[in-house]
Amino acid sequence: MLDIHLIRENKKQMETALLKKIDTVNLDEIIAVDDERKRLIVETDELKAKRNEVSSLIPKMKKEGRDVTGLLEEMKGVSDKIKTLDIRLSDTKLKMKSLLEVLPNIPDDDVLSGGKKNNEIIRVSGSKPDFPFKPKDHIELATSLKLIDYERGVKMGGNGFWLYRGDGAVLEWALLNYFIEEHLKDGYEFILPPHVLIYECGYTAGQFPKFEGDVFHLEPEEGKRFSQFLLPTSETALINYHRDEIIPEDELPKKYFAYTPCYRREAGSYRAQERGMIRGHQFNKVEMFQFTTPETSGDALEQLMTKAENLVRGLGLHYQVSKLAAADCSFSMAKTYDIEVWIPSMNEYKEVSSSSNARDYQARRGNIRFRRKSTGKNEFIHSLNASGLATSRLLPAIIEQFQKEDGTVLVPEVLKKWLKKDVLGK
RNA sequence: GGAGAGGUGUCCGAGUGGCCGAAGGAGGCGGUCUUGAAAACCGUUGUGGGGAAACUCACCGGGGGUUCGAAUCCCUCCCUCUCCGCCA
Repeated sequence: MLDIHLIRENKKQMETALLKKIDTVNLDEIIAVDDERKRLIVETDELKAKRNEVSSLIPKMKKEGRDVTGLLEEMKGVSDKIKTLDIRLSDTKLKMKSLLEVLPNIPDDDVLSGGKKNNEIIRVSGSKPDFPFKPKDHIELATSLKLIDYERGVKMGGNGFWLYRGDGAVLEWALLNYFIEEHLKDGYEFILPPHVLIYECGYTAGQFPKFEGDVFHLEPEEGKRFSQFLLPTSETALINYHRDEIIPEDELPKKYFAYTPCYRREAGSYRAQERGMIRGHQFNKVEMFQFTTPETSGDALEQLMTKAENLVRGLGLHYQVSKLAAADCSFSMAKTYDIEVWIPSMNEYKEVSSSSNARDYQARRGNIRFRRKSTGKNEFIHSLNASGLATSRLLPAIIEQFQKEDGTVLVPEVLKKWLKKDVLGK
């Protein structure tokens, strides 16, 4: 959620910033509704002040034995007027909220405008493997090595699901263990959150109301008004850990990480070239998260990105890091770095990690604040999230990049302690 | 699923329809004392809206109602806890 005061005071700059991300902006409408809100406040406040004054007078007059019936009659009229105006005021506030909540976060100054094609590659690590044979794609490898069962996955979950089996399951779990171990080493607190969340969680994260269609909703329980949904990423859970809380300043930064599967409808986004495990309705991810003070969130983002990068490098994969252009950053985020691994069969780099700074955008939506020691005042915290990492895309990268001519795959050094073997397929 | 209890400020906790934005305590901040710290003592300290300001309005889980006037009474919804039942 953007700050209405900022919008009023820096309309031009805000519009320019938003246009880096979205095609059309109309802040005048919001400001006009806000004007109406202020006008109504003044009007009702005057009436309420009168009501309060007279109401405190009445018991005194009664004590003096004076007649108050005329006054009571008059006040009844005032009360009715207040009631009518209050309804209009709350309607106006609702309208404000509905206009504000669909505005995305404003990009940081150093974020370029436009979409994907304006993403800036800031670093490349390693190089594309040069196969002296015709490399296989991960679907063929994963199937022949009995790591993944696509057909049975679909038989159980329908289109867009797969299942891990044998060494495939062990490899997937080894990746998760590797990440968990690293995050624990860095002092992050491990969270295993609920996978089923309430509406408010999606709202705070910035997914709702705009992207409600992207998640799996559960049928509302009998008699319940609100349905729950399956989390599309553990970020949605973690941002809500401190929702409606006030954190003492000296407890910041709060550093968490979580493992959950991520459930996504991804309606209509299937493409022939994204077969296999590049895009599915369920994938595993370890997610890092930080709550920080406003002045430290910039550094925290670099920290998170570096952590994610170290994990990919630790696996020995060829990857690149990009700073995303404004329109490619997600709705709630001011700045995002992506780490993309090389998928030989697709001749493309695919995202395995996204590190983002939401600044105070999510904090406003979820009313998450900290108490600043020097002033004693409550301020919105900054929130950051970073995948560390998404495994469903790492596994294809690993088996494709590390495949041998005989169809076997070398196990990355850091995973050997869990896999207990050097080569898959032997 | 059945029965009961409860949701108040940064936290804990009191609150007869007007004297309640709200006792008391803890915590924070400032000070006295101390070589320093602790303890003790004194003072101070809610959030948000409107306004240049004076000031004013709202907020005691959410929404409605009764009333000239609601933290307090009524309705309704949500949530939490305890006990019983069922269950991995």
